[in-house]
Amino acid sequence: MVKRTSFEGDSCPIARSLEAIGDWWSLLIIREALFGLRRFGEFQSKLGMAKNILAVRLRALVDHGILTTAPASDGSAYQEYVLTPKGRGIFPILVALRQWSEEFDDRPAEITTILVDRAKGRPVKKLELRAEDGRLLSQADTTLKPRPGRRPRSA
Amino acid sequence: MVKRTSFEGDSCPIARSLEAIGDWWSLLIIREALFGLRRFGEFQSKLGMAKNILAVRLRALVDHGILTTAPASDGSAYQEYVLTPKGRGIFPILVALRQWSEEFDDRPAEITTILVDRAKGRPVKKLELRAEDGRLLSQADTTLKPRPGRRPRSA
DNA sequence: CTTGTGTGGTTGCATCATAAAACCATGTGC
DNA sequence: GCACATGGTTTTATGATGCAACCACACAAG
Repeated sequence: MVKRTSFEGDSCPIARSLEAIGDWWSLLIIREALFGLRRFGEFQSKLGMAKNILAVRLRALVDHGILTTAPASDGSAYQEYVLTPKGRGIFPILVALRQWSEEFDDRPAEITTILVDRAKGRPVKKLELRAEDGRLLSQADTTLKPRPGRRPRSA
Repeated sequence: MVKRTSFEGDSCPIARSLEAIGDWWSLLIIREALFGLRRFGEFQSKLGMAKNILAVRLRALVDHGILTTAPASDGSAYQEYVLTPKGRGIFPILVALRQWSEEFDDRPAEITTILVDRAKGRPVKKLELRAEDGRLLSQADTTLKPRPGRRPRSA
């Protein structure tokens, strides 16, 4: 097979998430959906992408349980695409991508928006990874461990 | 052009980061690099990917300033690929992807590792997004604002 | 009811990216 | 110098992407 190497059976959770949202358009579709876009035409005109690709992506996102098709909402007989909880759970990934760009992009001047706390209108802080006891962790403070609860039995 | 739509000039920071690391393999290469892999052959055997693709990806990551080629390290005359600060800054993105899989994957039993705090060996907490004053923020508590400091002048 | 228009797609190609395998250029051990 | 490992490049086949054209349906006007 010459296929695009599926990570579906991979044990690495990063590979598993890439399987669902690891392509060029999916994250941008989800980004727009978090902004409130719901209709096929809205996505198509906002993102400027080919309609066939959009159709394929939307179907894939629905299959992965990230979007759901809702029958209507404003009377018109067309359907809409709305995020599931699983889809809304992608928000931190988008924030992480955004903050990485903000911090390391070569031409930061081209970034035209900032993510702010709605109540105060002030920029948000960087994502924080903490230990159970609240200590702030960097990559060097972490390790991977095998998951407990794996049954060593053969049957 | 029918090319793979570059997001290089896009003003959205998410699109800009996808431009650099938005493909199937790059994030997995970086994941292994964070684990300490450095050599071409190490990446190739660990990830099981075609060597030509790996060569293209490594070059692209070097071009984007995510990896650097270091002349040597253990005496052998071959070169190594090491993460730059920009590359190490991708860590939160990987954590976000991992936590999303852990929370929403359909077959969580297939995930075999957990990310733990090295000092205590206990699982880390979920990534937290906070306001300047420390309030924990969810997606609904945030908004995008136009970036200040944009010069409205024509010259 | 027929015509027109907008929405929401599908179908055909042309082109690009990806994958596997073969090949090659160097370095390294003996 | 010879065999072998390392680190790639080239070749070729196939899947993915992109654009444009086409189609189906809803809805509204004439």
